[in-house]
Amino acid sequence: MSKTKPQNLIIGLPSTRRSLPIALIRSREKVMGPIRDMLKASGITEQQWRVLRVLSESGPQDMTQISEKAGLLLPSLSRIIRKLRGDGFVVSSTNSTDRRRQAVVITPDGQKIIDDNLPQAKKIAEELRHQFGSQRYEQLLDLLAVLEN
Amino acid sequence: MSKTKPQNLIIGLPSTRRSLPIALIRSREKVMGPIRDMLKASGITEQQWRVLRVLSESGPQDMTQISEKAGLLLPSLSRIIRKLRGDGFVVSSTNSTDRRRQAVVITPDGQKIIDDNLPQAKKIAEELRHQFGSQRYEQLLDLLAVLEN
DNA sequence: AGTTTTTGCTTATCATGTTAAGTAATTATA
DNA sequence: TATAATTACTTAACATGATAAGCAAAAACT
Repeated sequence: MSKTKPQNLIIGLPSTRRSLPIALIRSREKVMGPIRDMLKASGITEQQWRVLRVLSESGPQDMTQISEKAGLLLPSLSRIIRKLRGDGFVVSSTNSTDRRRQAVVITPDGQKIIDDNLPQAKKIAEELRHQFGSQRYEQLLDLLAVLEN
Repeated sequence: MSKTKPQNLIIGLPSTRRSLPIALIRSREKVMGPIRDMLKASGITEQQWRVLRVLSESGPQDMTQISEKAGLLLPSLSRIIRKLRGDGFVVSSTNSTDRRRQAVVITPDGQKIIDDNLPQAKKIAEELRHQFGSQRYEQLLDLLAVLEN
């Protein structure tokens, strides 16, 4: 009698309106929209932006490390790095002790993209955080962190 | 003095470890993994599964309605429906009063895929819910719902 | 009625997601 | 030390994501 919302447990699967996968997709769309708009001017995609940010933030990395931090699968990353290398935003050099590995480094041109967009990215992130509520924002991140394990 | 976790507010953008877009991607991956494994046997993708579920759940729909409920953009849906139609899992018929619209209907073959997989899908969903915690599960869905607006 | 605008889609193009297979370099094992 | 795993990727193939353009039908407007 203390039920405050429908549960959908007896009926079966949650309706698409209450589906976690779809909710995650929609949320991602909502969050990334403004960032994609911002990046359009620089001619890079959301994923390329994430890669550049990882490299700018954490310094030279090999492919596996980047893929983990940026949330990209290696085949996708492989293509993205090829593109970024072609555009002169990163350079790679094979590791001397393990020639399977390559250290990817951001170039000044790549860093310029970060520098040009970071202020606005900051503003967008803060805007979202404010609009959504700081408290809930942290709560959501915590819940998602739990889900990942 | 009551801070229990780092805030990242002064420094700037959240590190990739505390990034909402990446957290959403990772979570989706975690949630969809088992479902994708299940569907592999039927030879359909996660998105095709969502489309069939919408049609099975809510009956005949036109493209726009399906795209909203399944969280798919119209260009993607257009391809998916073409594929599902080719495989005999759905049929379309142009609306008589508005010939721009087409009503998409699930066929018995399509319904069979739903029937064959629904029990296991149910089990997977309940498993996740149990593992994650019913309370947190609902809380997460609520937060995501807020974020979507 | 004739024209413009809007709507409901489809097509095109490029980038990424996803799985499987391939490859060269390293490591472990017999 | 020769060989069998393992690792760190890359390539291939197909499906979807995302933006822009196209197109016919319907609605709005003059």
